Amino acid sequence: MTVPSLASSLSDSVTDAAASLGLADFVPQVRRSEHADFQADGVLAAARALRRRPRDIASAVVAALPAGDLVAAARVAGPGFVNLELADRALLAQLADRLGDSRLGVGTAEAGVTTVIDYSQPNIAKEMHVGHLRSTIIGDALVRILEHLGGTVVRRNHIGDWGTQFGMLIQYQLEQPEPPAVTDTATMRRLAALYRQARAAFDTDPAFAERARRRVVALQGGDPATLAAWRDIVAESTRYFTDIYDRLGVRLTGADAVGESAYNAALAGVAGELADRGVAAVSDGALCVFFDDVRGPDGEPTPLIVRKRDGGFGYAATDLAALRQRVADLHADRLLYVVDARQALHFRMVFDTARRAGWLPPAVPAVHVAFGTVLGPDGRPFKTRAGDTVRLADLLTEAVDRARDVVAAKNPGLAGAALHERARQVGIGAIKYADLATSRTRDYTYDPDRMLALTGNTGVYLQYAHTRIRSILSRADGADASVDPGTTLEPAERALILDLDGFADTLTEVVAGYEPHRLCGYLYRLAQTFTAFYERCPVLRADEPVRGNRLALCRLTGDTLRTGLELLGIDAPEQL
RNA sequence: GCGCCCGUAGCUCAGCGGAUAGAGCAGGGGACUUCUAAUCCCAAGGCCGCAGGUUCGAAUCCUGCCGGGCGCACCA
Repeated sequence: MTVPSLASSLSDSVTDAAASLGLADFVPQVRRSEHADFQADGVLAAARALRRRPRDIASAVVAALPAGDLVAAARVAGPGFVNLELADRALLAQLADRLGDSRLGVGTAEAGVTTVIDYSQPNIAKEMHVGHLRSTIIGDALVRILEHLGGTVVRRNHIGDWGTQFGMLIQYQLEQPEPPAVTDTATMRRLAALYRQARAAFDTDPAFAERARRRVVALQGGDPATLAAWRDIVAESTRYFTDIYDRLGVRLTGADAVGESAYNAALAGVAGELADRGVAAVSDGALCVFFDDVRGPDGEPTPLIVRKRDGGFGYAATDLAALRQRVADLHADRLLYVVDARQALHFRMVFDTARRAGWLPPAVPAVHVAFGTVLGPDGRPFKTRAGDTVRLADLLTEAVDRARDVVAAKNPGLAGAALHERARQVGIGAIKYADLATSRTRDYTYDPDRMLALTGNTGVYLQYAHTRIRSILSRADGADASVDPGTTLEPAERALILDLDGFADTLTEVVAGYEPHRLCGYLYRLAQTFTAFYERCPVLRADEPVRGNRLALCRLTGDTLRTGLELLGIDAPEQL
């Protein structure tokens, strides 16, 4: 059952007070304050319109606040701020309410909403790199959060499994057969090496380039032997991706992978409809969509090219076909694309084209959830085509290895499979948290030391806070964490309840901007607040009823941290 | 040339209309017979790129500069 946050209840109270005074234009903004539990802002803005003194209005609002158990004290401060102190009893009641709900009182705002989210998007026969990592991790977190809020989420892994590069790849493989590798990782390395060699041959050997081009025609024409070779390559790569996703603990499966090739049959129809509706027109032999404000360096309009001069289809056509299918067949109420920010113009053109074509109704938002480019140590973007990237598989291995060293040092009793599992949870958690914790639009420099750090504002800090709580609760030996609302709260306890109460509102903010880093910030703050409580307020040694209340605080904090971490895709083990 | 993103502590980043701008890391000083020190406390560290504007109030919104990154016709 949904538990309204204290902030929203206060907002209602202040709004009611303002309404009773006839201040209809006054929209209070209630937020946490360093001067009180909460402050209500907006009086100063309203004062001017009403031609009244701000402090007078604030005083009137304070006087008109509905009588109830919530507010213990309200006073005017500064030029016209309203400071609000809540009653301990109300805070404890809120704690009990959240604790009494299996979902911690979080509502289901996404119920009935279908989101189709496109993320990860690795390329067949290429190693995944840190850019794919970002898309995968951010996308996975958004999926989990939307689903937690009751939404229906359709995951789409738009794999790069089609295109002219497969001609050279297949041709090269046929000409230079190699024995199949034993493991998936080794297979992937073989394929990636094959890709680089094929590329080199294509660029330097005109005869090979010609054979490769003919192979593309054979592939597109459905030649059985060529198709079989293509399927083998796709299958090998897919096994590698699945292995990575399993190690990451990401909820992407083969069923979510709908590659570019899946839309081949629809491309001609897409082009035809665009032409029929006058959205696209032939220019210089290519079927193009033009935009008033998109021009190149020469001042000439830059089109979205749906069909190339040679009759082939580019990725614009594929994206349009996929979009149309997601709205028409999957009944998407919202489309998300977790893709590198460099694709911004492309998505703008695709969305605009789809709107014009009528495939994307006004009520269906399409959002490019852009993330910053991952830069190398030299400040340059990581190259994907040169093959000069950090292998994702190696990064994961290193993260787990480092975590294992730290875990083993701190917890010498751990060994074998248990140690490995703990190391995996910590190491993968470190990578995910590092990627999720900063705002996604910003570019960042790839730095394994920072990404894999295990001190400070990191995933392990949150995991550690969680284990301390679990330790207390297990030592409490099943004692009842029942809330006695009649006690007086310590400052550290009040701060903790106030932070805990912000969980649901934080999730709302995350969805509003598709910004998982806000959840990271919230959880880190919560863990810090808990640690302050932990330092100052003994739990097990306290007397009843304080002991029970503190156990309740521990329980709700632990549940909130665990839930929050899970929504980020990070495990919250019982012990480190 | 046009467009998008970004300039906040030495470094990496939060904060995106509210009161005195916050964390982490690095560096300095402290705290483990205690519910796990993967932690905590203290001190130090800032023309919030620059200049105008809007506002009672701007790191936050608008405009213009400066600096950096990225993108802009048949690769994805």
